[in-house]
Amino acid sequence: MPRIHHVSLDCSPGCPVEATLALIGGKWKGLVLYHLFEEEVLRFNEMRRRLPNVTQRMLTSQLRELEADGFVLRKIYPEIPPKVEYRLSARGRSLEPVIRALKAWGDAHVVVKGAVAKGAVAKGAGTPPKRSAHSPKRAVA
Amino acid sequence: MPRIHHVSLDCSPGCPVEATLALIGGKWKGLVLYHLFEEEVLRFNEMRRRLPNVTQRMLTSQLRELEADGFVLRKIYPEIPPKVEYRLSARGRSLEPVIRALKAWGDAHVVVKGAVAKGAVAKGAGTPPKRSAHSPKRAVA
DNA sequence: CCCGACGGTATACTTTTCGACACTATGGGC
DNA sequence: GCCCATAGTGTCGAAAAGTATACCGTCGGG
Repeated sequence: MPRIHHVSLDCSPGCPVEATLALIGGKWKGLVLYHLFEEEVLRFNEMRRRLPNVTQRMLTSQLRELEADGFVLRKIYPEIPPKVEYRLSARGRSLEPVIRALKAWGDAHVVVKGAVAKGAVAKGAGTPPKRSAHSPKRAVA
Repeated sequence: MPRIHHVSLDCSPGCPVEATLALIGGKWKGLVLYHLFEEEVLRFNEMRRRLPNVTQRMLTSQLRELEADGFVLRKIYPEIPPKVEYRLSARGRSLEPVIRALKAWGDAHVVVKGAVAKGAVAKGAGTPPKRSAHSPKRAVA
C-alpha cells in the first residue's frame, strides 16, 4: 500500500477513498488504530502484546508513520526503564467511523479461526488462494 | 497489502479490521468499488477511464481479485468486439458503509489538487515523504 | 552474574505489489 | 493498410513493504 503524505492527488471523484486507504493501509496500522480506540492509551509493549506476530521493528515503523501522519501522539516520560505512551490525536479519533465500519464488515463477513462459519461467507470462496496471506506461513488453512 | 481469501486469522479483537483492509486494500480496489457504487454497471474501458493512470494489466488483475473474493460480478456478452460488464454482488454492496466512511473521511481531510487546503490538514504535513506514493514518479506534487 | 523488561536501532534479506512493455483477434472508419 | 476500440494475457523487472536477526543501556529480581 503506497504511503501518501498529503500530496495532492490527480483527483477523480474516488480519490478520497484511495487516499484514506493509503494512509491507514499499512499491514498493522488498522490494528494499531483499532486498539487505540478501544483503550485510550497504550505503551509500546502493551500494543505489541495485542498484535499477534508483529515484530518490534515493524511496530515501531508503523507507529512512527502514524505519528508522522498526525494520527497518533507519542509521549515520552524521562524515566528508566523507558516509558512511552501512545494515544490518538483528534485527527486520529476522526477515523473512528472508518475503523468501526471496517470492523463491522469484518465481523459480519470474515471467518475467525475456531468459529463456526457464518452463512454470509461466499460459497465459492473455499478454494485456496494462489499465495498465502501476509501472515505466518503455517497459518495457511 | 496481503490478500486474504477467507483464511482463518489468528484472532485478536482487531482481526476483522485487518481482514477487511486486506480484502479491499489493493491500490485500485477502493476506486473500483467506489465507481461501481456510483454507477451500477461499468464495462472495462469505462472503468479504466475513471481511474487516472491505471494500467490495463493492473485493472484486469484487481477486477479479477475482486471477482474471486466475491465482491464483483462479471458478465460476458458473446459479441465481437468483446463486451464485458462489471457490477457489484450483494457481498460487494455490503461494503457500502466502508467505502462511504473512507470517502467521507478523505473528503474532510485530504487535500485535492487545485483545491484550497482546508484547516483540517495537519500543519506538519508539508514535508515530503521518504518515498513517493505508489504512483507514477512524475506525479509527485 | 544472569535474565527479563523497557523501547527501541541497524542491517540484510525476503516477500509482495505494482508497473512496463509487447502481444492477441476482430471489426469499423478513414 | 493503418489506426482505434474492445478486453484482455504473458513476462519481466522495479519498487515497496515487511521480516529476521543481532544489538543497545539501564534497572530490578533471583
